[in-house]
Amino acid sequence: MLADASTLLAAAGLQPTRQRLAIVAELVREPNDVTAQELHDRLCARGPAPGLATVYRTLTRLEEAGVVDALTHHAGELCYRLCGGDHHHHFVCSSCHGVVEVGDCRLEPWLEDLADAHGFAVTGHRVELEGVCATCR
Amino acid sequence: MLADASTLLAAAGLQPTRQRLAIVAELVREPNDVTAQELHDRLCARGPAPGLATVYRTLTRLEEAGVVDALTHHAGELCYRLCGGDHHHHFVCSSCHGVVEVGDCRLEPWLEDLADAHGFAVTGHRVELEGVCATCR
DNA sequence: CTTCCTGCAAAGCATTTGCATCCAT
DNA sequence: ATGGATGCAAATGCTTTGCAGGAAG
Repeated sequence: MLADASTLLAAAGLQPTRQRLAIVAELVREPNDVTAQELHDRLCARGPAPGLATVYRTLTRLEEAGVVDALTHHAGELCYRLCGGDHHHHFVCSSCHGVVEVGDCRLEPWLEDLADAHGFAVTGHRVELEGVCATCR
Repeated sequence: MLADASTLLAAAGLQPTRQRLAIVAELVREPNDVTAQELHDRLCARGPAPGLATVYRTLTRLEEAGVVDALTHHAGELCYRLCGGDHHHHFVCSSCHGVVEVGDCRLEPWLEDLADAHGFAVTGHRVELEGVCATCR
């Protein structure tokens, strides 16, 4: 179940301005990750849009609040996506660049073994899978 | 056992110029990952150094050849480090920023299940573990 | 009113590239 | 000699910031 834009802004402690509502609404509607620039482009395509700087500022605030995730698939740019809170990883298709979420993460047992073997405390992990998706094969 | 600079350059199919030798020698001497700029700074501190552009060009070539790994812990910059050729992943300490290589990757069975379930062909994967290392705890 | 937000343009960084020169083979 | 390598500076691309005008509580 997806939260609506104003709820998400409230959760982040941000004023629900017209621009921010548009930005978050676009995020809600976007299944894949987007860069700030892509998000801005989509907003422009819909009509009068917030400025690019506002998009950046808003995404930064949302990330600080834990409402969105910032991912670094490609060096040199950040990808954002609403973060549902549930643990998952991403499969990126090298042909169409689509992103598929993959739940069912089976790393935990491995991580526990690692912690034991190397003596470090693992607090998080990120997995990126690369390949070709069903429609592109 | 660490290979020496000229061996590594030969492995990457690059001419062993004075500049490249200096760059790789610095990498050999560096246990943690470094950005191109940090590497350049260290070279400068040692005396006459290759230009920054050369450092970038060399690291890019070395990465293509699989001699170094490029990591994206921080957004907006790449970190490089010499890497053994065997399959492994990285654990990054959030306190000292040290990097530990972790072999013993147990993702394969999971990946096969995923391929079956979603119909995509997984050609590669990358795992980054975050946490606190043994000495920093 | 007072504080926070926005837009625009300029500034900042990390990285890449163009081009003339230089070195290794 | 000849193709690849280097240096420098300019260009690029993403992101951040300064500042003056505007909207929200």
